[in-house]
Amino acid sequence: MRFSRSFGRTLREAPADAEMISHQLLIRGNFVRPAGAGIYTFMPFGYRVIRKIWAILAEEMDAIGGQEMWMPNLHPASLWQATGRWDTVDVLMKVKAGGSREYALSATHEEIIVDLALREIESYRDMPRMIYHISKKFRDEPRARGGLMRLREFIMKDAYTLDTSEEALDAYYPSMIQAYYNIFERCGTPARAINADVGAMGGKSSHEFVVPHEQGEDMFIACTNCDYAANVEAAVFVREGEKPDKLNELGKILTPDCKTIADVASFVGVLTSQTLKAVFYWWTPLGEGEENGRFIFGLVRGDLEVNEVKLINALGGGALRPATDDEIKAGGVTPGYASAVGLDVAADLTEPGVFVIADTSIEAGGNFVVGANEAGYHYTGANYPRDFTISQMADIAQADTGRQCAQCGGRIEAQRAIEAGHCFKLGTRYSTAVNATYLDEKGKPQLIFMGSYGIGLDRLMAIIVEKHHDDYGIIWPDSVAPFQVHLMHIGKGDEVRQTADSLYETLQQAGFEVLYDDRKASPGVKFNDADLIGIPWRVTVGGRSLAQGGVEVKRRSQPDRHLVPISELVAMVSN
RNA sequence: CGGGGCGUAGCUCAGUUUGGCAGAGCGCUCGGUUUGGGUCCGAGAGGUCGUCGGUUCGAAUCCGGCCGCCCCGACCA
Repeated sequence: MRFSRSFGRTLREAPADAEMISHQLLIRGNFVRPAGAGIYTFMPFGYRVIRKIWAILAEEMDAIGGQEMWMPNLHPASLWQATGRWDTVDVLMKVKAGGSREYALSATHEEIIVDLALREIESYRDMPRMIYHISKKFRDEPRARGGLMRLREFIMKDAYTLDTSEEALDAYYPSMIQAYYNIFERCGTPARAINADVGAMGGKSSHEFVVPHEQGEDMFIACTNCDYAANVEAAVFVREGEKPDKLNELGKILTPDCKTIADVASFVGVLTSQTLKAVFYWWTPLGEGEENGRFIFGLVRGDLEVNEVKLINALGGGALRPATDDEIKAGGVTPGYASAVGLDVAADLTEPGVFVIADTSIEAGGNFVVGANEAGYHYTGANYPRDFTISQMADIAQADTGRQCAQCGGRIEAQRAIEAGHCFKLGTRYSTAVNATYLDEKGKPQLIFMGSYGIGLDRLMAIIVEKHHDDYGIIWPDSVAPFQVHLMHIGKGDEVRQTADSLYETLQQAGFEVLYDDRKASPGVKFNDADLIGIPWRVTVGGRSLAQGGVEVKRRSQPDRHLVPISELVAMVSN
């Protein structure tokens, strides 16, 4: 590629609204251009990187038996209605055509896959199968952000497995996990697999691949001692603390202006872990309107926080929002001075009364200070179950730095990260919906077991830049670089020009992808562009080096420059 | 969807407080100069000031609606 003919230009300054380094550098380097919020064009340089990542993904998927295919992005509404996701996936973009016809834009491809499985899979002999494709996804993200980090239209590699049983799915799963490790390793962004919440995908379990990053959207927990790691929404931990040997009597004390746990603890003179915290939500079951929801009373030890995703999972799904003051009071609860003591507690979700869901931490300690459900008063010496009842006990507290690891007893630590990939064991969630079955050895119909495995290519490209850059620009890993060699000539003279022209041919004939900066520009402009674009090898032809018998070769990732005889150039950059 | 910020030349931004000829730097074009780290000099092209409406003799500037973009939160397969 001759630079003088490349489409688009590099920018000296990044657009002011580009905040993340990857966003700034990818725009400045002419890799991408925005078309709208969360919508980007991949310019020629950027598309080359995408194709490199594409090749790595395809190789690793093929290596574990994957078959690449290509699925549509326009999905008939009936397919999404069949799985029940037409109305429940709120980021689904829908389009109308021809009057009454409706389509979903491909937010993901489970619907297409399970429909294909229904048609193509008839016998246990037709499985296992692993198929994948790399194509566009469209999601109506309420908030696109971070350049290529969160997009409304993006490129995803998604693979799907079809198996005869859960055992077969389990048996194959580790090879997919290993392929993912290989992929991220090869892209220069080693990622870590962590246990994750299954979210709207449904299914049994999932692993997220995360790359630690301070601006990441994900929070995960990792043990400082062992290999335990999980998304905060799935992380378990030990509630340290014991029930006291001697239970104090329940006593009521005056606690004016003590509406927060910190206020109460300092007023009474106890640690926050000797209090109980109440939080209130309005919960709407899956597929119901808000009017069919109910008031939920969440209870955790005072030094902990409720994790809303854990809480929703404990309730069996649905949606949660903070309760209004009126809803709280309607439950017989006094905001700021709330506790389960004296409440009319519901036995289960079908019964009237206040549904109190408590974290297991309320049993890791005792003689708690709790609200008296009366403004200005708290109880001391409150103990479960002596002084109050609950509706349900569950793990609803958020894991955080300093807590104890459930696996080894060490200390855990919270870290921010970017989600780079996700593997789901879907099980029969989708095959059940459309009755996708096969005949087993005995001729009996059985449901197909599915898995789905995704990696966002654009996001991965951005993560690579986040991890591989310096003050001057991008430093592409060799594996995904748009070109291997950035050739340029600087200075005057026919010899310089002719030497560079012939090296351009030589290098290409030797099999290298070469970006040849043949522009009539000052050396500073060319060097700065080379640093910005970040191609691994830079080859400079100039009068100075030619006089010394060679050309200058520099690795983008290293500071030193080498004078290399032209005859040795190909060998040099082959390493 | 809640909170905050922004919208003026391709890019970065000034001008808006206090209404009065549309500006700078970079980039682009032309001429010259320079030639190993964003050279220097000169001459140019380029803008319905996001959009619609209102106030006014007069609006980029004041008021209102809408649209778009960014950040935080909610959400997130």
